[in-house]
Amino acid sequence: MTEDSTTLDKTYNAADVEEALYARWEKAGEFAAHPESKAAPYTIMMPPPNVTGSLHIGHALTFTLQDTLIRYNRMTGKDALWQPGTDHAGIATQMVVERQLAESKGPTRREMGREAFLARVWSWKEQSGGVITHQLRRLGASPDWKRERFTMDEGLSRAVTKVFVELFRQGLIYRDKRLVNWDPKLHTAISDLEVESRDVKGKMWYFKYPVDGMPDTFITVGTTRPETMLGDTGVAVHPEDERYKALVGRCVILPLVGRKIPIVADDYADPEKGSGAVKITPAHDFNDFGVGKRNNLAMINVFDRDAKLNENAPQKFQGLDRFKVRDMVVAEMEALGLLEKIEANAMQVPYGDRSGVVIEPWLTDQWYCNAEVLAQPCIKAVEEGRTRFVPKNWENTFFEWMRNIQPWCISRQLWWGHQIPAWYGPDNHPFVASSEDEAYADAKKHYGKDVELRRDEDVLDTWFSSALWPFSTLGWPDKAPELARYYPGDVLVTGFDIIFFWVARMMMMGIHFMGDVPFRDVYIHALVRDEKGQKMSKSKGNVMDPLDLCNVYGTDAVRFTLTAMAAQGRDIKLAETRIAGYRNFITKIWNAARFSQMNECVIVPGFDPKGVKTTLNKWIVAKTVEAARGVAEAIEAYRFNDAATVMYQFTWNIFCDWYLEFAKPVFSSQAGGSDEAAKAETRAATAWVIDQILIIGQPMIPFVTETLWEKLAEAAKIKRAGFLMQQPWPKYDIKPSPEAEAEMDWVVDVITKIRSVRTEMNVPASLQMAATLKDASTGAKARLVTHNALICANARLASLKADDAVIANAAQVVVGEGTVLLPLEGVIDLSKERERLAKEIAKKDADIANDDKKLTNEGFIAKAPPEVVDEIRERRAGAVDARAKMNEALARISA
RNA sequence: GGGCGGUUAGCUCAGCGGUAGAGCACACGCUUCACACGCGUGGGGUCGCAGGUUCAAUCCCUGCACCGCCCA
Repeated sequence: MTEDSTTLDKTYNAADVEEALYARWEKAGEFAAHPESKAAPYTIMMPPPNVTGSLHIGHALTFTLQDTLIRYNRMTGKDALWQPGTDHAGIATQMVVERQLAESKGPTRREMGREAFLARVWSWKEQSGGVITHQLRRLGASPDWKRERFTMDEGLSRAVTKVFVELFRQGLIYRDKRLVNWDPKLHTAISDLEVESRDVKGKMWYFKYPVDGMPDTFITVGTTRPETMLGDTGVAVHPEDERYKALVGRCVILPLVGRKIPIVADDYADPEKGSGAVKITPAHDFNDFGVGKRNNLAMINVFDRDAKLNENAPQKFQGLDRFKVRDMVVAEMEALGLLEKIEANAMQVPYGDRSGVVIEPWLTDQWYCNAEVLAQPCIKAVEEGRTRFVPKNWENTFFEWMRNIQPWCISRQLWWGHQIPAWYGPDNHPFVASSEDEAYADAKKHYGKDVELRRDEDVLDTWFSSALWPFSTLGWPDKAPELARYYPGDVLVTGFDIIFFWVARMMMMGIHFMGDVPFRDVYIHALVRDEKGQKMSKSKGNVMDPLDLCNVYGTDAVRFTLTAMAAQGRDIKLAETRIAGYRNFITKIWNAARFSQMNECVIVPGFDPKGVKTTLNKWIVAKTVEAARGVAEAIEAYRFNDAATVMYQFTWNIFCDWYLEFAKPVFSSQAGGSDEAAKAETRAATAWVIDQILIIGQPMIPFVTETLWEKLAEAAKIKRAGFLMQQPWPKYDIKPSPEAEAEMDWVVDVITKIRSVRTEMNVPASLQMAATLKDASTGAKARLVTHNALICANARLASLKADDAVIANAAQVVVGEGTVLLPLEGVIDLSKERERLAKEIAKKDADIANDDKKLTNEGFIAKAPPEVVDEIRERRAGAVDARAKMNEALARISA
């Protein structure tokens, strides 16, 4: 189509360039950090996605923002390290592989045995582990891939062992028997954070327990979980409850079981609720556990790991599922006449966030981390501002959780993960050590002889290893130079949903082992929802695949949309129309470049924007400087939406809509004279501004900008010094130009007003008339001369000359310092023009009255800042002047 | 129950003490020599409700209503 192979096509085709361009960046080492350099470091630790996961829209948001920060800081001359990697994601990954085994009717993991199963998981990791990192590349993310880490890498695993051993020796990790959240499907303990409570319409059953030694006397207890009664070891009443005072100290006979259990007084019983008496099952309820401990009640565990009834329950229930037993217990109690009533009861039921089954509080031995101790210096660090949350309100959420933190259960009954470095002797005495040899040595010392040791089968919570991410990836515990250089990081970018899971724990481990916070800023971004504000989920069918969107609209459009919508403190409701809108913006940039190319706007080596002569060019240079500064300030303040807005408005609404339109008459002017100099300068300035747009846009929209950077140079036969992404962020030594701005504002105002009147008076677009400027001030006359071609071209006039003569059939446009008369013989309807002017005058009247209200208010004059008063006085004067001109204009056409 | 956030144009959202903004959508007009993924012009808002502070409130304070999220 094009005559010249270097001429740009009409539209930008993202799909044609993105992958190849990315590969070239990566191959050229553009993403690499340079620990040997003298530049100040800038570090972002990438939150490691699940190794077997795939990219969702939330990833697209978080990685776009991080990439924008990294690319921007790289351009400002910092030695930027964006540390990438993936997480082994213990439960999630193990579940996937187990599901595969089940689907292929293969052996279960227990049938396979630990070694074979782990080999299987590793091979799955090898096979699918590259998916997400490949997808990150499609998104344009620019981390230092050569430094990619995996949480189960040798080095990172060593870090895990060292941390575990040290914390154990410091007494901050310990083994304890207490209730855990047990997942009966996955057969593992999970932490509080992995439990989600769901609202459920349940029931409250009221059972009558016969009091021992008092025939026909019963005590009624309410329960939402009848099956747990088989493990009851007490009944609690409030110490002040008169109804039951006499019964405290006696026992009840537990129906169906026959066990004699005591009635105890405990504050936990709420006299206002139900009967005021509660059954106590210490082995299966977190509250009851506390009551049981306080009152020395027995702890009877009646469930097995599948949450089926075990040998501690009466024989007929053994081996049956908890929910089956629930029905049986209720039926039997009813048959015995011990079921008093059933009420509907709204309640919350705990579910495992991975398995989706009801979680069972279960009494087991687990490893715990004393989070309370580790949390204290983190709280202090945030209080003192050594780590800063952006937006700040998340600090409250952080404090709230950290100040009420519970022991962190860190052991998981899984195989995929870091196996706990603990070995047990014959008497179950634990030996925690860095290696098996060390454990054996310790054991020999302890027992005075060689003994057989058994390694703890369990692995650590996935978040235990990710908590070390900010330093384990840098080489810790070895003394790597990177540690000193890149720790602490500058900012951590993440969603609020993992403040507790991850942010808080990185702070605990970072402060404890590195002696300093792991990052200075924590930028918490929004969650991406669908356009109706609903969470995206596969079951709802409303997920948007970021890569599909990239394929349709181009990666830059997707990135720019997410950036533009990333306002602080608000969730993002993403509508596809927005992406299409920003795709159009990308095309607009493309076409601006195409226009400049067609008009032979070529970068002039040594072009100095400070030295431009024409008002037009002074103006656009000043505007460009302003835009670049605006983008930089916004990115540095994490106001990504502002950065996008500045970029968008400058490029489209200033550069394309006005400057390029103004440049057209300059480019098409006849050869010869001073015009030739102006033409050359405008060409050079246009090329320069486009370059600046590419530079400041690069962090947000790297593909189209880099592509244009190359293509423009190629067409102009210019050699660029390297990729756009390594260009220095511009530092202009250019002052604002208020005179040029005022002058161009006037030109814009004149054009806009003439266009407006033309449309309102239904003047055909093709009609070009010879207009005059009546009562023009000296300044206006000068401007008219300078910008005559621009005004005529853009307002579609044949000519515009200063002339005080009255024209009979004219539309009259009041502008600053004059009135434009548009002769419209045969086109204009004078009555309509009178109406129009009257309306404008009325508008001015209203404005002036509004200002007068203020200016006649003594309080306002006395108390408002003088500059505000002056501003309103000036505004009023301007309006009065304009109104006078309008009145004159109206008088001229009123017979 | 506790905490946090939201309520601004038809939709999605900025703004957060000095006469209300954007994108999309809508209406009208444009084959204006980069772009119809475009150009121009326009309509559309008592800034959730009620009080208070202030010369001045969409913006600050109090209360209420509704919506959402987190934690019990």
